[in-house]
Amino acid sequence: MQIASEGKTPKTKRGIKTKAKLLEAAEIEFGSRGFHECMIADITRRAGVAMGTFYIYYESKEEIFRELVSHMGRLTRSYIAQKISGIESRLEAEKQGLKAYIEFARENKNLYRIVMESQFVALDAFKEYYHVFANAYETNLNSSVEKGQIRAGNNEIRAWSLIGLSTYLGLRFGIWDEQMPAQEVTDAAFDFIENGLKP
Amino acid sequence: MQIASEGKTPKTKRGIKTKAKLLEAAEIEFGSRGFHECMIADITRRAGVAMGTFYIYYESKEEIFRELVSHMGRLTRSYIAQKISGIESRLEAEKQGLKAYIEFARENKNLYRIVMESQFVALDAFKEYYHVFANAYETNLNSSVEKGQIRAGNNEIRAWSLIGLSTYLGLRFGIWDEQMPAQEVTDAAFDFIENGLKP
DNA sequence: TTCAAACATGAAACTTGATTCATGTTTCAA
DNA sequence: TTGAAACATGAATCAAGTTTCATGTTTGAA
Repeated sequence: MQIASEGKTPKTKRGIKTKAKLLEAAEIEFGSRGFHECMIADITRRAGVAMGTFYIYYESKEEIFRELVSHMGRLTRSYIAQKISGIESRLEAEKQGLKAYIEFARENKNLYRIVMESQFVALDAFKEYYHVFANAYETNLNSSVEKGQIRAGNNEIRAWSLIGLSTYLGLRFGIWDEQMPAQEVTDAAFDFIENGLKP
Repeated sequence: MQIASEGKTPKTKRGIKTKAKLLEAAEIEFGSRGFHECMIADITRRAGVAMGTFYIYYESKEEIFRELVSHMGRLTRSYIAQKISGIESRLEAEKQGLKAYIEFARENKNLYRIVMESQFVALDAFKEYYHVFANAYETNLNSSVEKGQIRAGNNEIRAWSLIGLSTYLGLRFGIWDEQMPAQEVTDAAFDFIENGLKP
């Protein structure tokens, strides 16, 4: 049985609403100022509840942070899945997936930062996040090889390479500087991913 | 004029030695337990000096952390430069550089973690670190294109792609799990970097 | 309608650590 | 050799910030 979410599950409508307000407030506060710079009081203030209320739903500051990381994983996967659904060619799916990832980073800077910071706040959540991605990638690459859509190769290495590449392009061209259109970044990156550097 | 290092510069032999002991202790403490989990008392205890001594050489906990980030940049660059010096072919240099990077990550887990964490402790130091790398990469790629050693393309995107790829392979196969030999990681990654995914 | 379980409050208790400072000790150029 | 600048000490200070708790209020199933 999979646990749907961390923290105590509310029993009433009011409780559900309050927990949701806390999660949303935490996303904004952690996302904009970081885990250590933000205090519980900031979260409860933004959520419009008292400090004690926080501890009805979460055991600690770290617990709500972890929930946000899983949340980010689910959101990212469903956003990308929706963008590439129905695409037959794996290379084309990869390309649209990368574009979606960069767009997603731009539109969700808060959550993006939370995932990155989880490496230092909740390492297991961070590893979980990336391993889920890597496994999915690897599976897709394997089946594409079988279909003859891409060359055979070490797909685990390829998966982690693509993850690193996407993450840093997202950081550099999605978060730090949005001058270059997502399409241009994607096209250039894809030329590299498809053909490599060789003349 | 370039400032050689942060913090107050010691005037005597004893001072120089003490500052060095502090920096080394900080590398171990920050590197193994993280910026926020480690306290000044841990650093001074390991260095074998009193707490007050720390503030003779550094204005704050953050300042010594920043010095460690620059330090890591210099070390990494010189390690890689030494490993690829004399290699004529850019593709081969790139390959040896990647291998050196993964080896370096394995041998310097502390410093590797410090650089990663700087994204959340000293963002400007983090950006500086990666921009220096990216610029060097881009310059190398440009000159290789001119020599006809690699295809023309957007070398800024390629540079950041290669950085992301190296970083995540270093994390996954250098830090988290060392089962796979660096040579094997490098070979597989290089097949991808040279030829891409296309059949 | 009722009332036990849920939910909400926020001031105060507690921890945790960075930084300071008043007081010595050591170095080294002159 | 000497004394002013450097260096070293560590207990005390001080500022955060998380978590608790004693005391109400609200909800919703029976």
